Amino acid sequence: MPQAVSKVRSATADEIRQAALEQFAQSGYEATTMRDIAASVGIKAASLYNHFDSKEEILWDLTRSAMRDLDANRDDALARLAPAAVPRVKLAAFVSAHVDFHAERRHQAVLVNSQLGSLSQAHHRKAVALRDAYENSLRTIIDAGVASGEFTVSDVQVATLAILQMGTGVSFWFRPDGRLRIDQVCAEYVKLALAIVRHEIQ
Amino acid sequence: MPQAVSKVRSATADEIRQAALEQFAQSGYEATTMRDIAASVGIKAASLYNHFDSKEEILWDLTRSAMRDLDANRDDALARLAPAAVPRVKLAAFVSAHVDFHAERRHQAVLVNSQLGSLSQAHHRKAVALRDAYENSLRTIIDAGVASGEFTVSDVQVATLAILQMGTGVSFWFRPDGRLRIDQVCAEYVKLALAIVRHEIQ
DNA sequence: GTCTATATATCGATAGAC
DNA sequence: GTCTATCGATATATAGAC
Repeated sequence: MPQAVSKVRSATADEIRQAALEQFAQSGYEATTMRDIAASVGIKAASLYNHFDSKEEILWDLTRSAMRDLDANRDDALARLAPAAVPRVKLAAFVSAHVDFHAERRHQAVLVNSQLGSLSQAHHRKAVALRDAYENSLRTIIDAGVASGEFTVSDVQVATLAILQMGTGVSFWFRPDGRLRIDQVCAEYVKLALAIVRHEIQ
Repeated sequence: MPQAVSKVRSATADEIRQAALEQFAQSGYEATTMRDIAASVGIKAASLYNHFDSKEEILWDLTRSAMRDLDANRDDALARLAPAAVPRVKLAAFVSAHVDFHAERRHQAVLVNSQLGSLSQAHHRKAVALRDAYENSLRTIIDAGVASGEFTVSDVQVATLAILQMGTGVSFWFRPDGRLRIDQVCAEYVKLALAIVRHEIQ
């Protein structure tokens, strides 16, 4: 196995990523300073530039990783299904994975859902393309359910966005010590998604 | 009628509000400078301080107004109903008003949904209280529908947040020149909300 | 109520010693 | 790879002339 090509695979770089992720998600990119990030890691701001070329590069590194993780999370969930799984099963797996990610990895989720506007123009375009592809993968499932007569949806695009956005919202209120466990939250949202596509339950 | 008490009711102050609202919503509070706002109005940054004491005061003014408008928008919609309207009718009116606001006044909506964290601690607390009250007013409607047997909801809190958040999301994608008119979007979301509370349609 | 000028602070980023 | 020192730009906000 070839060694990682970049300096950014050091242990310190990972500490920087973790600190930056938490603060970007909590306070926002613009309100977070390089000095803030450095202090969390226990170094000075100038030392950050031994690991990343700029503040924006840290944001892009985190954003790209988060979106790749989100894709991988969905792919894993769908890959566990039988190849011929019906749309109802695929939709349930997608929504459960989506909600689980937004509850379990809320810093990454919040970053992707509120800090894309701070990226450079070039990076912003790439991020939006990834987001559109993710949205499309859900729409494809709903389309299949409509085509098979399993789902009844008056507007596929609105249903797609509604299901995604209600799940995305979980990252803003879920707390591990709250009333509902993650698996209960996922199960609730699966029910709501199936209701939205008018899948007759039971 | 007594005259408005504050200097902040001048025409220039209103221009400042409009410019700040657009830029805070589009670029974020931290990324927007007083020079940016002033330039939009056609004055210098120092002149802004003849109308507002600080940048944060502008944000709070806009936030408070937006949340009051959101409340008034809901109150107007509910007041138009018969006093004895059933929960289904109240829910439909709430969701329609909620979505209409988030489509029609997207700058205000985006501000309330993404810039509260930039408020001072005292103002942030007040904003969160207003947001909680708004959320509660929807939960009360759903509770009534569950109590009357009209709705079937396995978790009222999750259903409340899901309905609010999918409607809130409209402010991020709706465009006046898009495929769907506002009234069509509202009608779609009313259907989705009724499906979520398992109200049997037709 | 607007302006110019400026105070004061802090930002991202760099230079160079160790 | 870390540090101290600092650069140059820019932030919010104020002072005072007009």
